[in-house]
Amino acid sequence: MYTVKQIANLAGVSIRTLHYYDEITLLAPTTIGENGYRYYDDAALFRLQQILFYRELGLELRQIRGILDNPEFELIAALQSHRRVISGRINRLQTLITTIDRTIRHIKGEEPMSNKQIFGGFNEEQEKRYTEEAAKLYGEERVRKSVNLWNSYTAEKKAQIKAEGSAIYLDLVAAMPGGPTSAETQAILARWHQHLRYFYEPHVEILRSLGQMYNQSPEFIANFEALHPDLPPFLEAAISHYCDTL
Amino acid sequence: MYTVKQIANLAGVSIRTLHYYDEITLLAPTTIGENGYRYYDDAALFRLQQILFYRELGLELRQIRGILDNPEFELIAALQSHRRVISGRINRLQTLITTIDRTIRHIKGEEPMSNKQIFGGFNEEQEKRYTEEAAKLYGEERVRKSVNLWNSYTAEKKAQIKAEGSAIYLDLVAAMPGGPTSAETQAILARWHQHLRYFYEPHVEILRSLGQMYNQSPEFIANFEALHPDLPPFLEAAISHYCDTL
DNA sequence: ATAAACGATAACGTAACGTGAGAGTCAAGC
DNA sequence: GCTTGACTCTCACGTTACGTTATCGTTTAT
Repeated sequence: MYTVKQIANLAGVSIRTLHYYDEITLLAPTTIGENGYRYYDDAALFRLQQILFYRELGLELRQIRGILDNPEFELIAALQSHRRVISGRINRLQTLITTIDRTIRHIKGEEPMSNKQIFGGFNEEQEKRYTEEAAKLYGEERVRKSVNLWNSYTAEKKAQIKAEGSAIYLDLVAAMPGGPTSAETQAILARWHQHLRYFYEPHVEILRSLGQMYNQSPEFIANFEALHPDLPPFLEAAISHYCDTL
Repeated sequence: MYTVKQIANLAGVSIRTLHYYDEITLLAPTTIGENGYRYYDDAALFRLQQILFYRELGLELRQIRGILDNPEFELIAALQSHRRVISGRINRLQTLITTIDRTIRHIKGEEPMSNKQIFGGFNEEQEKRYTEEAAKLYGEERVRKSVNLWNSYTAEKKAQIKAEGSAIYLDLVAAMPGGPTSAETQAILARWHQHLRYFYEPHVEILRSLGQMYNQSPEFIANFEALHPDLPPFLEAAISHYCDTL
C-alpha cells in the first residue's frame, strides 16, 4: 500500500493529479482509510502506468477511462499499440530534426526551401491522429471476436440478420431530412444498437469509434455512400449524439 | 501575402489559433486590410515556425513571446537548441519503448520489475524541464557578451563592482527574515538589478531565468549557500516576485 | 445578383490540472 | 503527554490555449 505522496514520487505526477484522477473516477484508490486517506496497491500502479502512456499519446482522460474500463481491454495488446504509436512519434521528431537542419541551411543561403517544407513534421499527419491508432486497437480486437460469433449462426439466420441490417440503414436514410438528433433518427439508432448484438456486445466507446469509422474508413464510406451520398457524415453525427445521451 | 486560411493550412493550425496569437500579440499579421482582414508575409511564416517549435517543446506561449521578442534572439542558435531538445525527447521516447518491452516481459513472467522501472521514461528527468534548455540558450549567449563587457573595466573598477555585489547579497541575507516579497527585499533587488548592468543589459526574461539558475545550477547554489543555506530558494522566490511586479 | 466561401468580432465553454485556504492526522522527539 | 513538522483532506477559484457557436460584413464564382 502506498500513500499519495509515494505514488506521486514514483510516477512523477503531482498529488493534485492523483486527487483529480480520483475525482473523475479514472484512478480510484484501492482503499480509503478511516482517516480519509487514499491508499493504492500495485494494481493501481500499473493502471497509472497505462494512464500515463495514453496521456503521453495525447488522448483525453475521458477516452483513457473508456479504454481502461472496457472489459475487452487487453494489457499486452495495448502496450504493443503504444509501441507502434511511440515509434511513429519518434519518426515525426526525426522529421522535425530534418526540418531544422534544412531551415538552418536555408537561412545560410545554402539551399532553397518551400513554404510547405518550413512546416515539415508539424502539419503532415495532423489528422492521422493517435486516436485513430487507439480505435484501430479496438477494431482488430472487435473484428476478431465478431467473426467467431458470426460463424456460429446458421445460413438462414445470417440472411435474416443481413436483411434486418439493410432495413435499418434504409430507414436511417429516410430519417435524414429530420436531422441526426431527431427523435426518429435516434429511435432507429436504438434498433441499430440492438442489431449489433448479433456480432458483439457493443460498448459505448465502441459505438462511438464505430460512428467515426463510418465516416472515415474508405470501405464503410463506399458502402454507405451507395445508399445516400451524405449518409456517412450523417451517421457519425447521429451516432455521436446517440452515445452522448446513452 | 497570405490570408488566415492559407497560413492555417500551411502550418496545420486552426484559424482560431491565428486569431488568438494575434490577440496575445504573439504573432501579429504583417498588415491589416481596410476590410479588417489579416495578411501575413514570409517573415511571419518563419516566426510561426519558431512558435510551433517552442510549443512542441512544451513552453508556454508567454515564454515563447518573451524569447522571440528578445533582441538577443538568434534564429540559428535557437534552431540548434531545438535540435538538442528534440534529440533528448527522442531518447526519452526510446526509454519508453524499453519500458514497454520490459513491462510486457514482466507480465509474461519472464522478468521481474521494480516499481521505479514501471515508470521509466516518465518521471526520470521530470525536473530537467525543457525550459532549462531554453534558459541555457540565454545563458551561453549572455555569458559570452558579459565577458566582453567585464574585460573592458579597469582592475580598480572590477574590484569596486565585486564589492558592491557582495554587499548586495549580504543585505539580501539580512532581509531574509522579512520574506522574499517584503518591501525591503524587493528594494535590494532593485539595486541588484542595477548592479547587473555592469555585466549586460538585463532583460526581464533574463532576470527570471537567472533567478531560476540561482536555485538550480550547482555552482550558483554552492556560492549562495556559503552565505546562507536557504539563500538559493529565497533568491528564486524573491526574484520571481520582483519580475512579476516589473 | 445571389449564393457559397471566407473573413471578423464577441463571448462563453473546456480540459487538466495549479494554487492557496483552512482544517484534520500521523510519527518522532522531548 | 505534548508539541512540531510533515502529511493529508476537501472546497473552490484561477489558468492556459484554444474550441465552439452566433452574428455579421466581404469576396468570389456562377
